[in-house]
Amino acid sequence: MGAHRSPVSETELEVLKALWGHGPATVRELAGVLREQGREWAYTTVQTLLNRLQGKGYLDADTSGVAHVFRPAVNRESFLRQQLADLADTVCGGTATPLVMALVDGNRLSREELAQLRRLLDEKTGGADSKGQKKEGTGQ
Amino acid sequence: MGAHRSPVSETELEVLKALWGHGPATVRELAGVLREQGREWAYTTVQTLLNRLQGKGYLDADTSGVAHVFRPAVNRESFLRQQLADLADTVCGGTATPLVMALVDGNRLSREELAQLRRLLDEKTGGADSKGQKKEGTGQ
DNA sequence: TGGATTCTACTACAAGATGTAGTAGAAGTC
DNA sequence: GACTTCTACTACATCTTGTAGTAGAATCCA
Repeated sequence: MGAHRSPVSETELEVLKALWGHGPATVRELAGVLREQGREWAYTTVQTLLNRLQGKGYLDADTSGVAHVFRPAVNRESFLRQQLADLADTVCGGTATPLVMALVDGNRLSREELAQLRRLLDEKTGGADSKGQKKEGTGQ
Repeated sequence: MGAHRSPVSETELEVLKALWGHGPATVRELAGVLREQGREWAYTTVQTLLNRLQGKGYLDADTSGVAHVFRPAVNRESFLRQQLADLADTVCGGTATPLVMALVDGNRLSREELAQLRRLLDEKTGGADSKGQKKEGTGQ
């Protein structure tokens, strides 16, 4: 578990986010998207960033055509989970509880979000506390 | 508001954790603690790490005596909150909900932890939904 | 078919972060 | 006054990051 990918730098994350938002894209397409967001990077800069991300395992590339098409190998949720697992590992020895507690207890959630969380919790625990249907998820 | 401190490197984090675990300590003391944990660092290495941590704002130092006594300026919880806020900012545009959802939905919590979370939630929302005496936390 | 365009693969390179100390000189100890 | 301890500085190789440039293969258009 925790086949940790290398960390993503800030610029790399921007590219990754652009890909999440736009879907699979070539270097040129993505450069365009980024340009619209105010990132006036040279074509080759975007290319480098994409290659690095791929090297780190965050992207897959379809190289069958001339222009390679890059696609996220992790979606935002897995990415988040990975980062959280990282945090849990490095700071809390692997336990996730402190993280949730910190989030909930830190007043980061609105009343509505708390309600939503409660609903999710209800689902998870199957109503109130019954049903041991907890599949031991070892998500990648 | 995220008065963001510089990032902590891996070795720095080890030192910080040692301090959390041991409490205020001088360079020599901490070097001892770390040595017991298998970190055979030179005295001055520990010193450098402590100074860097202090420079980054994670430590306070009592310099009144000859040997400075270092103490965490942030406890594990604040540190965690800061890291989580960071994650929320960089990945989710500042919202924390996705993080909680990822944690809860990612099956990272045991049944017991879920129960604990529910209790915390009950506290937060004051039973079920009443009692508006919860300071509408907009806290960072 | 040959020039223009586009792409990828490599290479570059300065600045800053990291890991890991060494040394000089002040202070305190016996 | 010789040792021991500490802090302040300095050092320095490696890696990471940001930001491209170039050469040469492929493709397209007239």
